Amino acid sequence: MPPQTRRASFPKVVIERETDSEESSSDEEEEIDEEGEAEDDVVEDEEVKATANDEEEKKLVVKKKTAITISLKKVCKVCKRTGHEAGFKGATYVDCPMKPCFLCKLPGHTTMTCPHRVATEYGVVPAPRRNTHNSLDYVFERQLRPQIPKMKPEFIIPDQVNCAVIRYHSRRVTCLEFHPTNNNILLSGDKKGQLGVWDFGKVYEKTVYGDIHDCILNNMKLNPRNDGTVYTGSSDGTASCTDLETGISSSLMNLNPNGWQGPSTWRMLYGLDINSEKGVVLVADNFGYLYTVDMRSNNVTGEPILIHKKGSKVVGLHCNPLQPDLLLSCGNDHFARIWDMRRLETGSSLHDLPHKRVVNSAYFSPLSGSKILTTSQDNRLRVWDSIFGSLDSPSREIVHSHDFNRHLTAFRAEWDPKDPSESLVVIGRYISENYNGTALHPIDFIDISTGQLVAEIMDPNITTISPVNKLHPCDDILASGSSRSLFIWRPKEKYEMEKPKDEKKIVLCGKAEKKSKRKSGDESDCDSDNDAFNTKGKNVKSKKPYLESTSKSKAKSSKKH
DNA sequence: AAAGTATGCCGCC
DNA sequence: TGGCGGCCCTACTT
Repeated sequence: MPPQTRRASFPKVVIERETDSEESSSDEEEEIDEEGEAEDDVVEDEEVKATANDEEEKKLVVKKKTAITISLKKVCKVCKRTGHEAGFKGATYVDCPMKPCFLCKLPGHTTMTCPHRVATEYGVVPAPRRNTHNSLDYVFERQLRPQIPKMKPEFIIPDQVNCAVIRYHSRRVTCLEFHPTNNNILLSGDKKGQLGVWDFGKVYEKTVYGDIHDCILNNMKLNPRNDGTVYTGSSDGTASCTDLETGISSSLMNLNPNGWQGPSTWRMLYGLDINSEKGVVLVADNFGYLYTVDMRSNNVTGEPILIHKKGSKVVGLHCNPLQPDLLLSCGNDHFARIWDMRRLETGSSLHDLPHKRVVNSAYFSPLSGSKILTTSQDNRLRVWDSIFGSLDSPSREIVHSHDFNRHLTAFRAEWDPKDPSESLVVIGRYISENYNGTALHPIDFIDISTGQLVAEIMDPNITTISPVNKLHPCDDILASGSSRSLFIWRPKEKYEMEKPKDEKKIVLCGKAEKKSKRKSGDESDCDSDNDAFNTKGKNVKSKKPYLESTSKSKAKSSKKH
């Protein structure tokens, strides 16, 4: 058998060329070269075939005959077909037409022409003026209705960035909480397990506690009995109670006392809420279990209870604000569940609310506790108008873009705790909009009684997605977490006078410094932050703080093509 | 400046 | 039913 060259033993290579190519001349030269080589391969292949006699060689030939096709035609990155291409055209994303609509998940159209994108209220039946009442509902109505104004007030939307900390955290923000009594304190958790305490009234007064948790801080809640402490739950499997002044924390529980034994046994804490009437902190893990911690002893009481599908993550817990016996949970088993705290047993849920995909969050309404709002990965917000009425199906499903692939904190629709009608909700949007030539991801305010988009807010400086949002309990303030940064939004008209005159309202950080059990935030601290930023050298100018002057250049530079 | 990667769920077999 | 490959608009860093 004659010695074979390396090339001859290589399968036939076919290079397809785009006939209507608009490539430059140099590109075409390259293509011609490659094609020439490909033709050589074909010739040598045939020579080998001619000399192939025995079985083995024939098999070899069959193998060699399997052509590898290298296509130089432009191909859609989603479906790999030619003739179209998914991706950004300027600042507008063009969907692959071969796939169902990325927004509503139905086939036949793309996001661009999706009726739900054109109008968020599309297909939503507004809340009836009167619900069909049962006797329980009447009791509720009689007790609460006098406190609820008849007229729906006009919504006040915080739509302008008032102050911010850029790159405050060293990893993406996972949760936000306003301090209930100290109006200017915002707490933030991140993927690294760090806890930020930011006084956005003084802007530079910010602390990061770095050694409370080892990884993702999934949820936190301030202690209503002692608002100087916060409870946190983490993927490191521990729950902690931390003093906000000192950063000193005490561990409530550790689900992995024997350390790392592999991913199948490592327990993580996700859902967390406080039931102050009962004096307990409730936490839930990634295996479907609920744990109860006594707030006085800081000890776990009773046995863990399986409340979602075994082995599935319980991502959210919420105690009813008015009825201490009612608990709402949601998880990766595609369910939200209502429980009676007095009868917490596996399978004893009062109601199971099904979803098509993972439920990112489930909340009772903040004032009456009688409505339920859920955010599911199937790109739908679901609303149940009354927990005393029928819960067989949601009162409304509102299509909204918050289904994401990976790498982002899960979107959660959050109630406006100040809205007496309990209908205003805020949630970040995943898909971008072409905003004056820049792809931006707005934060949406939605009236969940009608499905209407009340407002979409954005800032040309914020080109990243803002999945974490929280509305202030008493002021017209929105806090949003986007990647590693925090933003405070206020209503434009209300605060037009005090537009950020001084750049100090925007604090730039480098990588968030590790600070532990130490309160910082004095002048030296802010200096060090600026230093950290300045070490970035050339970036200083382009990322110079704020707002109008630098916004356009930065927005353009981040535009995708 | 292109390539790498952290990362979570879904669906397939 | 479990393990594994594979993802449609990320946000960085090297």
